[in-house]
Amino acid sequence: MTIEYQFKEIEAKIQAKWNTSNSFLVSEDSKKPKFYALSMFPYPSGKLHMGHVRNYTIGDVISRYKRMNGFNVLQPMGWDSFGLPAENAAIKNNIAPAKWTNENIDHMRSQLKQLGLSVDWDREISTCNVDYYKWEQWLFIQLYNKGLIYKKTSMVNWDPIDKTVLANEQVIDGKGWRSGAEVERREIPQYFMKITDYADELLDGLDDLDEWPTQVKTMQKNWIGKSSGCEITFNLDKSDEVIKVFTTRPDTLMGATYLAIAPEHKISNNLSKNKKDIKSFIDECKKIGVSEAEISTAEKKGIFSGLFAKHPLTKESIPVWIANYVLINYGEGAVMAVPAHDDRDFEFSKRYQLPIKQVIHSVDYDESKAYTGTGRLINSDKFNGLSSKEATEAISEKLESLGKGKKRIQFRLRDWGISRQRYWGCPIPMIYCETCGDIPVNETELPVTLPENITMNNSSVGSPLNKMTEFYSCVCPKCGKDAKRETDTMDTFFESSWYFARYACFDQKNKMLDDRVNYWLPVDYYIGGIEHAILHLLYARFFNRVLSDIGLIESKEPFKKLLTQGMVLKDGTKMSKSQGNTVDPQDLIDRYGADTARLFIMFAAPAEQSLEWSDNGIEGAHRFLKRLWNIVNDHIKDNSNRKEDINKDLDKSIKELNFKLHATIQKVTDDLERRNSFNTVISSVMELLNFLNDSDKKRKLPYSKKQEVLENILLMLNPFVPHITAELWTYIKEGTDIDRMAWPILDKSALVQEEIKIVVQVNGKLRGNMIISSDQTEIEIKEKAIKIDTVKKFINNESEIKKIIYIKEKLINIVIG
RNA sequence: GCCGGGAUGGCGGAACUGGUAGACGCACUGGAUUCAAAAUCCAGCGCUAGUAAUAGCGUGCGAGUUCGAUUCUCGCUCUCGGCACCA
Repeated sequence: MTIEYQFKEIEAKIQAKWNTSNSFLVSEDSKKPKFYALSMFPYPSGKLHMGHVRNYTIGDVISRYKRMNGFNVLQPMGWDSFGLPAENAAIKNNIAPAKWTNENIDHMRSQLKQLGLSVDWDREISTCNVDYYKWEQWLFIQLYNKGLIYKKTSMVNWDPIDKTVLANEQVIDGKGWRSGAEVERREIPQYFMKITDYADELLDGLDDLDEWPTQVKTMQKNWIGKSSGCEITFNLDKSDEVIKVFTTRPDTLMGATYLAIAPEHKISNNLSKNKKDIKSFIDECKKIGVSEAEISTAEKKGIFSGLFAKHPLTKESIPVWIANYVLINYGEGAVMAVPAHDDRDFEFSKRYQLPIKQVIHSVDYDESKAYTGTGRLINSDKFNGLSSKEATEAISEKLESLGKGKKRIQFRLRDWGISRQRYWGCPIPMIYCETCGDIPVNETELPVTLPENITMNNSSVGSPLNKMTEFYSCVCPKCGKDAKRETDTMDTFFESSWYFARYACFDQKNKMLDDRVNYWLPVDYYIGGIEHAILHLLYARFFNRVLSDIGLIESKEPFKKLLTQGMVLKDGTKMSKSQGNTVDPQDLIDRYGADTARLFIMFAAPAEQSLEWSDNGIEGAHRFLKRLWNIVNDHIKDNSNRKEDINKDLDKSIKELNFKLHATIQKVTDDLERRNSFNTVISSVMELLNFLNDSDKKRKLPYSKKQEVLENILLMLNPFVPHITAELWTYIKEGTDIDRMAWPILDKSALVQEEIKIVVQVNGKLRGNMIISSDQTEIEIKEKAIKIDTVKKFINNESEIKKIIYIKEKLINIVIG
């Protein structure tokens, strides 16, 4: 054993050993319980960042811990390798996206291996590989034929100079990021997946996910946004046309003073053909991006349409406005505006001096703002006096009887648009024929391979597929005439929605999935960034259900337990390439080793909270490992002059050490099993090591006792710092392998204490403490407490004592006054 | 704007079920060792007053519930994540 902790040599040696002995390759094994630990796979952006280190270390700690507990653990790794950054890099560096991506993968793979992850690398997958994405094309065709995928038009950001569609991220302050041109909204035909067919299932399924964080379930629930309400039909004056609105508050109908329709509403569109001012208003609205954040933060603006609608109950004419705050995607793309009881309508009414009519009573009603709560109805004719709930019912029924309304459920969730006007993605397997329309590619013709040998540069933005006749010209599978292949590719969320299943059958050449998925799925423990709380996790849940419904997967939900790790922030914001505030973990690994990097990232903050990056503290983690190295080293040297002298004094300190050891095992196990609290695991083990060191200094401990505690410390640290613990293990326990050792076992008898220290408070303030024995009665303890000197001086007279509260084996609070 | 988090010493954080606020670590200060430095080891370290014992104050802000609140309730502020084409 070397005197110094030579992490470089140790880590290389241990990793080589894992590699040659195939330590982490797994297969289905009916004799052991299975455990599928999965970290969200990385996008190969170039090099590892701290978020990756955090994510994969958490996953590896769990995997190693579970392995020590006798599970057959699968921990796979792969690459989410289609996506926009490859195209950006291609344009910037004049390199093909495929080449750029694969080079990044090679580099990042070697970095991940340096971290010492217990990954089954045989199962590595990359989504830009045709062996992977051909199954998406196959699935696309199945779902298209089932009607779960369909085509409709929808809005995109259009850059009029570059003549290309922009991602929301590429729109900066309403302008194209490259051209600087004002971006326009444009409507184009695209493919959609009917996720709304699964809205109820996805909502109800959340109830069964009892190992998911509540906030993630709440976010998903709100995102799906199931609400019951009423669809109300307003007839237009002097026209046969109607405007339908959806409202969750039919009780406020009598306060509706105008209607507001979206700029994209059919009626807005028709009006714009003849009215210049309306056309220019709608054009103005198109300059607001397509994202909901932009729409809802934009100043509320509108224009009177010139139309009036008849209120279905009062028969009054109310004006119809075109307003930029009405979302075309929700409900009917039109709202009945009740300014007195809706914030947005209120703001709009104030701006355009539209009438505000209060119809819900509230004791502290304030005319300067909307009252959005419920209450008794006023100013509502025969509905006066009803509660909001009663009125909702009564008004809905009245409307139904008039044929002007019906109760219905509305979801906020929209169908998932999966078409992308981009090159670096999975080609959508559709063909457009002038005679036959949209026809899926014949399954026997799959895969539709994405040509990889292309060039992208500054002078040719936009998808190169549009210019490649060899790619898009084809014949119609139905009639055989010349036809054009779809050049759009799929949303990259498509790839990440089923990769967890493919790991189980990574080498299956003939099918998308086989029976092995039912051994491994569902994923037992899924770890990934909180930023994926909604989209990725919802799409994956949706996909799992779809795959289940077509008989490919048995389980309904893909992820049994979820841990959403916090972001690694730098300068207070998300580390990202585009912001240029990334920290390269390679420096850490080179200077301190993987174990130090792993230990520090797990120690620095609770896994679920954001971690503001700072270089300080790394030294501390490294120092701890050096200390561990030195203590074990000293212990081994001690072996030669060992002597086991046990006297009475020593007996007591052994008891204390035993207590500390088993209290630590108990806490650490609970932290890992129940609390997902890794930082406290490390601090507990640090405490134990400090305690061992201190008691050994006070009074030399017997060799065997020290050996026992050190072994347990190494075992508990092994999931976090697997290299140094494996190396130390070979010295402390020659001839055995820590990778085959079991997790320490708790001895409850070590936790029994005869004497307990409790604290004494007077009126909730700490005034003293005392030692009690476990067999003392409550009355004895209380009597003893009021006699403590430091306590007595806060009690003038015992008659002042109102009561004494005793919390078992914790504290006494003497209440005076 | 809407949805979901977060806020505790100089810094990262601990306090799990309402019960000793500041574990563990960083930084800093003093000491040992050293020719010297690094490394290592030992000690101290919330704020205010005090030589000290000790006392008072203290968990973003303002209220409330309670014998007792970092923890529960209500109202705010700031901040982070998401908002459907970044992944």
